[in-house]
Amino acid sequence: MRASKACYAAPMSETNDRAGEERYEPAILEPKWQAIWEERRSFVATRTPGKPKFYGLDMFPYPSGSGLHVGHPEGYTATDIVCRYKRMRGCDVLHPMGWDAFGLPAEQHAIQTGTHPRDTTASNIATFKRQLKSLGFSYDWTREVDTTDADYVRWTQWIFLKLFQRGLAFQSEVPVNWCPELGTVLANEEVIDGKSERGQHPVVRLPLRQWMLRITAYADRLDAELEGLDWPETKGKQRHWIGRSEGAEIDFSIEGHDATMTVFTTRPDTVSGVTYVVLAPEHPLVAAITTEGQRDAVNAYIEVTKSKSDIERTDLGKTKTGVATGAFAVNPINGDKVSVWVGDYVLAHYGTGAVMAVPAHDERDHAFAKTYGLGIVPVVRRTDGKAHDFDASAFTDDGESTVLRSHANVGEGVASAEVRKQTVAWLNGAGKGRAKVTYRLRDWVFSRQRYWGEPIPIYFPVDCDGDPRLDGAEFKVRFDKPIAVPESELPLRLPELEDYRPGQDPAGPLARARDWRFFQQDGQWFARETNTMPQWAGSCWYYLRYVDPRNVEEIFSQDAYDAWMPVDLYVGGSEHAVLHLLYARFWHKALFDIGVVKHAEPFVKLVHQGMILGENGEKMSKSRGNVINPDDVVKSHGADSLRVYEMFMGPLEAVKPWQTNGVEGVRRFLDRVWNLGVAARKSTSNDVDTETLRAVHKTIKKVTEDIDGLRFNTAVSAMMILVKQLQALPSVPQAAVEPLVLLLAPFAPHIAEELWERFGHADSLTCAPWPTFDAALCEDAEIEIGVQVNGKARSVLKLAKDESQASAVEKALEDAKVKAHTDGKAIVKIVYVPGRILNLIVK
RNA sequence: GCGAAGGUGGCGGAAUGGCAGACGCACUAGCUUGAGGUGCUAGCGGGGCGACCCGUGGGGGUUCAAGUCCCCCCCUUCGCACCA
Repeated sequence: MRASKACYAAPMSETNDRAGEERYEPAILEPKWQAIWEERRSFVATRTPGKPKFYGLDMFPYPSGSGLHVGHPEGYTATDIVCRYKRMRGCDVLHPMGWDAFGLPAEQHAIQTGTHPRDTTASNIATFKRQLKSLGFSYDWTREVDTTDADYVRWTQWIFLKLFQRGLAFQSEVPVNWCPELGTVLANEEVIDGKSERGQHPVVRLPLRQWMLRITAYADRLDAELEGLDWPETKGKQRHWIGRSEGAEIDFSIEGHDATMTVFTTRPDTVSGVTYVVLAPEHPLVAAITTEGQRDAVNAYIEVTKSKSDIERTDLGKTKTGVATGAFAVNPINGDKVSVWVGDYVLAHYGTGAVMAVPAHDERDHAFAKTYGLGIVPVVRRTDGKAHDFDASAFTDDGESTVLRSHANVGEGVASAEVRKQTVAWLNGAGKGRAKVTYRLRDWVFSRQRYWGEPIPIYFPVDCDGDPRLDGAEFKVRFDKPIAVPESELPLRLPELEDYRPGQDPAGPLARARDWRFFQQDGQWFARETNTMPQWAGSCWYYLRYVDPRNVEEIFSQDAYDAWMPVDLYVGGSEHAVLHLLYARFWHKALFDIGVVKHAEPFVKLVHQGMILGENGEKMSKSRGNVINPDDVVKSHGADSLRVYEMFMGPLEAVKPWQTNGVEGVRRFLDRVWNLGVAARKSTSNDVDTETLRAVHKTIKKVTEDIDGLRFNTAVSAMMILVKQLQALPSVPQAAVEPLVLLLAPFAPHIAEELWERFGHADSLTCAPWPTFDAALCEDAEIEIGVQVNGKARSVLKLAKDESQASAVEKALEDAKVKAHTDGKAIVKIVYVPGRILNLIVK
């Protein structure tokens, strides 16, 4: 009878450990193998000359207080499978893990409880680590990094200094959402109707001194060098975010002023259709050119604008507002005088903060012109000769020129692209314009008024009489004279604080650590920067530190870099598609420019795992009460079941709901594998019949190809099919089960190791050679092919792979079901694709 | 509005242009079991007693043959949203 039956039913009286011997008990064997791997240092990454390398990277987690959720192991299992597979294929593998441990929650917890963020972080890390280890991931834990660790912070600060020295880190006054009540700067999303999302406290837009990183200097390369990366749709998102846009800057002189306003446009072909121009409310020219008569109206408008958040200002649904300055500008292409307006639909931070308005060919200008009764002058017509109703809407597509009043002397009927070229050439010659590429990407605000982050390694001279640390001392920090902390003094550590609250001062909590902040040198007082770095800083380069994490001399050795970089596979959530992945690429390129790294791009292949939803199809969250805790799954069914289930749920990239019954199904599958192993050891014969051998080879082929393509769901399915087939054998040969165990090993490493050991192998299978398949055995000599009559499936025939058409048709016509549809009719056409289909067309 | 990915049984999902629904879950029946929320066997898209007919969001088209390719439309999810 069934092997499974024997194993459950028949007690082996001579074993005193019957359960352990005969039953699949993940709770026993999973910890056993985890201990063995650790003891044998199975996953410590080392390089052997001549062997290929593989760097499989997970996005390291923020160790939150709530521990791991089932979303984490999804991506982690995927990379672990590939890494284990690569080891079996003879690669040296680097598969590290660490902690993105700076961040707000630990600081908030500190404010509420007084617990030092370091303590909170340490205990959260301990929990995460225990949970990750219980899942049997093949991480090289000797390379663990923690972004809050002083040895790590040292190099984060070191990179900052490199950026500072190259002018890529600088200070700037930028308007931010400052909430005095909360004592911090808020992100735009955190501000609703001018009040803080949490607590409803008033928020003001106020210019604050901030550290900025000049990511815009890399805009072109960040855009261009996406080409060639094996990344998903993320490339498009980054391109959009960078927002490269080709156009021209055009100068409009202001009548009666010795000033010009420069606009950026992508449509220089429409300059002759300009009927007014608009400045952003923040534009410096506004005050200078506004006429007396309009001054009050303009000032009032600017005041209203200031109180609006970015989100309100950019709400597309609202009608566009603006007010005339009373001034006039001269259109350089035809000398027309057009009115100058102020309108908040013009963004101060994009282009030049000023636009030329062509209502005939731009929807926004059209809407504005309709509101204020401004002119609409068409200068582009459709190429198909059809008329366009310019009163109703703008015509924004390219077309061909109408008769233009243009000094550039562009003719009629010229294609828009050509008009652009000629216009820019003329403007250029006249010194009134130039071709220009603009990017939407803005420089990166890099400072936070927080405690739990990397201190920025900069200090400033202080003007003061006496000791600035004393209560009530008067002093002035010379922010205009930033000085880099010497590399030899890194890491610059955080001071101990009793109170982590931000306080009223935009300088942040570190400003209260006066003994830390101020120091004296040669009689001169200095003050340290009291802003800290944002959480992104540590994650910008952690993948580099993994190659040489304990190096105290350098950020990493060149040998270590050469051994492992670049990252071959990077898996993580798509929520990091733009920010983290763009920031990291930026740092990498900056490091590339100073010769620290040798590749222009760090991550060769990128994959985003899809979110796992709760059983009700909603996002998992405590408030929805649909959270699945991986610890519970490990306890009830084991880590292997969890791993295999998460891979079996569907394509890695897909969003998919959790089904507890599904885990049970996978558990049954592993039970069957176990039973096969037990049956194989009892089997008297080790002969594998041809049919079984074919099945084994087909499965090897399928699983191998599916792992290479990251199609883990269908790989699991293939193994299930093989198990079913092996189960049906009267006697299960070990020679057929062993390849299955090897195929299963990357997915369910614990059960695989246990069976492997029981099969008598002394060495762990972590480096056992991956099974190979014989292509000839993967193809059946006889294949069932569908037989259609007039395109409708009527029957199935077993034919030789290369059966001749004549023979195939002859056999088909003998088939009763086919006959029923062909009798008495003439065959007018035969479509025969050997091994695939036979289609008889009859009349 | 723009961009991307999708729409296949009761559910998760499979299908180089070639028998739609692999594999798993749930469900049904039978066997096993002292019992079972176990194990095994069989069935399981819809309609029809049946031969058959209809079925991959909707509508057209290409083809001997379409879930798959082309055109139009609808819907869902996720990004981005006045970027001149």
